Amino acid sequence: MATIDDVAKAAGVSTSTVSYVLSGKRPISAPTRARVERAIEKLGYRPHAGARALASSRTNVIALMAPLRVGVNVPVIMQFVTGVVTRARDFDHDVLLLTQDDVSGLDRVTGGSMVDALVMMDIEADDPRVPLVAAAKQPTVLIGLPQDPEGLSCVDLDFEAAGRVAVRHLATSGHTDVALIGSPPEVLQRHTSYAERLMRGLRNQAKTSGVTVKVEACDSSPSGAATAVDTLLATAPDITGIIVHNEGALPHVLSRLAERGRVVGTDMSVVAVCPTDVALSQRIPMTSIDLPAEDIGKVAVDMVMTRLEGEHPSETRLLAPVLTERESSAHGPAAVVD
Amino acid sequence: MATIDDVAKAAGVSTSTVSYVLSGKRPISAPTRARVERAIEKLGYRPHAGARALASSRTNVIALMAPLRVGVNVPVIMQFVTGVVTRARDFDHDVLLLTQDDVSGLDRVTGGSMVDALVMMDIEADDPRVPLVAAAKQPTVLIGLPQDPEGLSCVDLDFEAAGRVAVRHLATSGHTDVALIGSPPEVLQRHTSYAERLMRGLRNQAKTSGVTVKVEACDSSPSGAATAVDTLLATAPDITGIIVHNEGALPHVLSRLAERGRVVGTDMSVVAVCPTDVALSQRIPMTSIDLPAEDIGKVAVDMVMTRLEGEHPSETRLLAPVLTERESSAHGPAAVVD
DNA sequence: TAGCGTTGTTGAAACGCTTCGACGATTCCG
DNA sequence: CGGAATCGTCGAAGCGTTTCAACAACGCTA
Repeated sequence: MATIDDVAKAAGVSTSTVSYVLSGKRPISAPTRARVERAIEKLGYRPHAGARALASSRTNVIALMAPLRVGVNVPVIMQFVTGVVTRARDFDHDVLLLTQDDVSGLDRVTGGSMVDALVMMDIEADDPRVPLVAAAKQPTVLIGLPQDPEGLSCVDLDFEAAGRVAVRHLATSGHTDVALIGSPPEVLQRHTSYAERLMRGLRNQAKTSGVTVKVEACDSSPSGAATAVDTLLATAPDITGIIVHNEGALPHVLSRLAERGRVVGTDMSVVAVCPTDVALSQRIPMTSIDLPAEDIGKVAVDMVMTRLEGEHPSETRLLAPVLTERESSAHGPAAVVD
Repeated sequence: MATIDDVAKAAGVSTSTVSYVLSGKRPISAPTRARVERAIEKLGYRPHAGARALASSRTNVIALMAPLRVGVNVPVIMQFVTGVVTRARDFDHDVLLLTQDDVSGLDRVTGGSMVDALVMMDIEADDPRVPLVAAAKQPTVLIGLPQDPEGLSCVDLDFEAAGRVAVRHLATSGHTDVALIGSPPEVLQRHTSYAERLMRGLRNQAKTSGVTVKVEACDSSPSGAATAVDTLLATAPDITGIIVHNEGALPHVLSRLAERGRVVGTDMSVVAVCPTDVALSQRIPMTSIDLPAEDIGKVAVDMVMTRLEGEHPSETRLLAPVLTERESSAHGPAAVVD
């Protein structure tokens, strides 16, 4: 492999000049620049990442810690990852992928200066990783909201607002008894904050709008979904609106409702909280509050980069929920029909 | 951050001794080792990855190029990724994630010596990336089979054998007319080799077993699946066995069959080619040929590591298909019932 | 015309690690 | 008991960049 010295020699300039051509940190005259660039081209020169990292203390790599266990949210996770990776490339950075359970990896990549910054997904209310990365010298952005961010930046969908929007949508179209089919029990037990935030919004708005709301945890399996639907139908037969916040269970919930003779979009309104493409690939197009996973990933990277260049303070950004009406929701019993 | 020199000073030894303690490349006496380790511990020392890479020309990072576009195989891709990442950790390596379309990334990470080796997924028959990585100094393992591997190692499920196994299973249980519901048309147009290999096996075995086989491409959407099923039922009404090789379409195919009054597992046998967890999360447990995505990812890493340590020749490994009978397949019309 | 600020370029000192050759101290063998 | 092989440790030379201080050449201003 050609080195920067080879390039310098070929272009008839000093090593540092080549470096400055590459980095743009000092003015270089047009002819010199041209000679250097031609030499680079001719030799097929690529700066050695390790040498660069050593000299500049910058790796141009960010770490992304993602929950890779197979399970529930796979497509959603994928979208986060896609957002992070593509946006990172816009900033000329690459992404080192860490698995959620590789907690020691945090130490490894930060302590070993393998990365310039971190993005961590799927943050729990009391996440043990937060203090770890808070102590690192690299800036970190959390996707999700821990109880105590310890000075780290956070980004997420505003689930509390999403809960409110969902209930308000159902309430204003005449539903008086609604339910939430939510995350699997283990997610709730982990105190993943988004589930709790959604419920808070839900309940507050229910009070405000004067509707009842019943909450049912739900396993993502077909049988889990069936159980949840059956329980709901049995214990709260007056329900005419369901909010589903569980991508995995969504198709099975719809199947079960059909099996139980409920026509979604007619005598049962369903609002999903999920990515748009998931909402659209159900048996009927779902009214949904978009979970803009890819965007959130991109915003996370934007925030990381901001912190990387200058001493900006940490911030928390909650993206406003957007509800799109499609065919799965309709007027409820109390609707004023004109 | 503490450096190796700090550790050496604290332990009262030379720098190189510390290095040898860390790498184990030279014998170190027990007491010396102990002193060094204590110093490392006390100072919280972590070797600087860049410096290490520079001096040793080893990064302990491998690149993984994965198709991150949202779409069909998301869960499968995820399993590949999981397999690669976890197995890489077993070898003390981290994973740099590249997106499929970031072709220039190949040059960047190889030329810049950011990684020791590459793993590339979703290889097409005539993949433009293959010559690129074949020219790189880092070893590469392909997940999938290009027409010309150009000296690279490959690993994949033996789809040709899978085709044979699937047909043989149906044939021996008395089915005489079977069909394949396969990948989306765009996948076929890309000449993704697995689709073609599956079909080859299918057709050969059909000839051998004396059964007819009809092939239908299939979009992964609900409507795509419905169309495929309808076409099949219309143009080949005698079919009693279907092989589905399309994770995304599978649930919709089953739904449509149900809507069309076919009882899967009774008057229609269905064999899926997909990961086991997908087979199990359908409306009924599917007879399936496992697509062991995570295993394939692990094997890919094993092969990478083999090539990294010594001059082993390149190899191609095709994993033998395993068919597991569950509730979606049964005896066909020609079965000899005793 | 002396002095000054620009502009463009250079040389050399880091950056933190690995590894090779060397060397004193032991142990081994005949 | 002398020489050879082995063991454990060290010093120093890289690895390929970035970046800082310095400086030559130039046009300006006063």
